[in-house]
Amino acid sequence: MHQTLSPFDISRIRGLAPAQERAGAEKESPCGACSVRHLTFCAPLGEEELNHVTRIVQNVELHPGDPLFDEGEEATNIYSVTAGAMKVYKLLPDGRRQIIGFLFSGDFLGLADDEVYAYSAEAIIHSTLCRFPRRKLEALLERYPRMERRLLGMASHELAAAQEQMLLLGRKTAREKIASFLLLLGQRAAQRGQTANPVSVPMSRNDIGDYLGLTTETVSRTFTQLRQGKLIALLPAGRVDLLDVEALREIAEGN
Amino acid sequence: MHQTLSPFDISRIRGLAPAQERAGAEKESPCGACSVRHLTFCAPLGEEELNHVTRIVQNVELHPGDPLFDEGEEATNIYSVTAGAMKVYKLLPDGRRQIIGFLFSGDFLGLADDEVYAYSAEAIIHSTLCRFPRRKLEALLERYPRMERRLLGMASHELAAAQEQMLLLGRKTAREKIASFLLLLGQRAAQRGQTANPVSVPMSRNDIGDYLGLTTETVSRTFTQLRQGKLIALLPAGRVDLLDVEALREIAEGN
DNA sequence: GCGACCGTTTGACGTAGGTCAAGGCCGGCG
DNA sequence: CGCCGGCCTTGACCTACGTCAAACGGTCGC
Repeated sequence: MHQTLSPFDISRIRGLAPAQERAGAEKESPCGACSVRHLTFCAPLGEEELNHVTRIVQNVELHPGDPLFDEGEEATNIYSVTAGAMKVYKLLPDGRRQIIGFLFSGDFLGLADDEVYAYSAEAIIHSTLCRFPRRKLEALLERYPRMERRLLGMASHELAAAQEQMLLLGRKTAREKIASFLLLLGQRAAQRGQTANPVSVPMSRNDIGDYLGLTTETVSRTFTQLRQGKLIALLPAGRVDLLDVEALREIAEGN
Repeated sequence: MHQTLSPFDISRIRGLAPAQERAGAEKESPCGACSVRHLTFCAPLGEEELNHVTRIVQNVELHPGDPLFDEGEEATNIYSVTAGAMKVYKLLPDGRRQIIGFLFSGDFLGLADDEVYAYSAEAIIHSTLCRFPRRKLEALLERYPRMERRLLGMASHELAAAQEQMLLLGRKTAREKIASFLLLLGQRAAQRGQTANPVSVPMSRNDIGDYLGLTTETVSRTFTQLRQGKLIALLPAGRVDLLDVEALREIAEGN
């Protein structure tokens, strides 16, 4: 089930690493403080409170294909991605897989309304995360209720994204799905301060398929179809040049 | 775009009304207090606080096909369904529709992370709702931060449901989708204290299709296929008897 | 530097579910 | 009371996408 390290992914890591290391270096701590600051963005804490929060976090480092946790496991931690890319997915007993989302630096995962994780999480490329023990986080929430507002905002945001994805999965064609996906990746990269146009696509065709409700082959075929239509260009190291963003947007919206 | 009152729906309203009127009568207020109590369930407020919250709510009454709000409209209110059934959906420009969810008494809608609603909402059957002006609710959250935990819990719960729905939309067959849907309706009815086995299905085949990423025809065909396999029986007034829940569960999980 | 492995691409073909069209059913209204 | 307009059902047919299979190409280990 676990993907082994692939040459293709390695090349992508090299391609991505500089920008992300730089992003990480701008924060003074290797891990905690930046995530904590992120978590409390909308509700700045005092210095003492910040230290209190920072103290409970730990670093996690994952290589491509490494699992972080599995669906059904006891949800003991919440994580924040500080660098790299993760995928979270659900499985059916016969192995069919639906990727629920891809996570990049700044994203959180592990928020469960139950006592167990509702999905599995795995690294796509070399990634570092920040671990918050759930128990301790809950105690902190009790103490600093403003953090709850921040979590609520993140959950609402994720919910809206999930609803948009439902529209995609239920009602869009393969072509529309791929166009939407590429634009989404670009948009999210821009939010992270990365380059949005030659967009970095670090995940495999298979992963893309499992995210969009398609097969590897259909994803591949649709990419070549868009390439032949001069809408995109496939660059080395898993980058995709969006040659005609406006046309892609038209396609993505179903026109 | 708005559905007009259909005879079929009328019959269902009559079927549903008694139970729901009773449920409403158990609370002392026609509207506010029960919703407020619901909202603060995990963080009980004192009498004075409760009154404070109750004061800001208003009743809304909708008939089948009545819109509550549209996607893109300024999100000025948050609602709680006190009786009836609503559908919330997103549209593509060409009219393709994805129903994001069905809401029953006790459910909330209108939580938007943006300033505008991310979806449209419409009544399926005669429904009553409780309106919370968003501005005032935000002021209350500032004052009673425990309510935020409740909202966070609801958002997390919805998120988990949305993720389950993504798995359904992306990876399940028509048969599996319908089986999952019927079981879900039953489960949700049970949570509301209604009968879970002859489950009430107040929405049209078309709505079910738009919820499951299918067409009316496929929904209909799949129902008859399940009926012929003695897994369900179609009762009058839009009720469905789940004759073999265990088999349905097997199908829903993809076995 | 060569072979093997994986992911990707491409092709030929199959099928689940969509489309189009025609009846059937039922409640409401004239 | 009988027509009318929804929705639902069923049938015949079509197609987008899945399946199966083969070839390709980059990377890494040897």
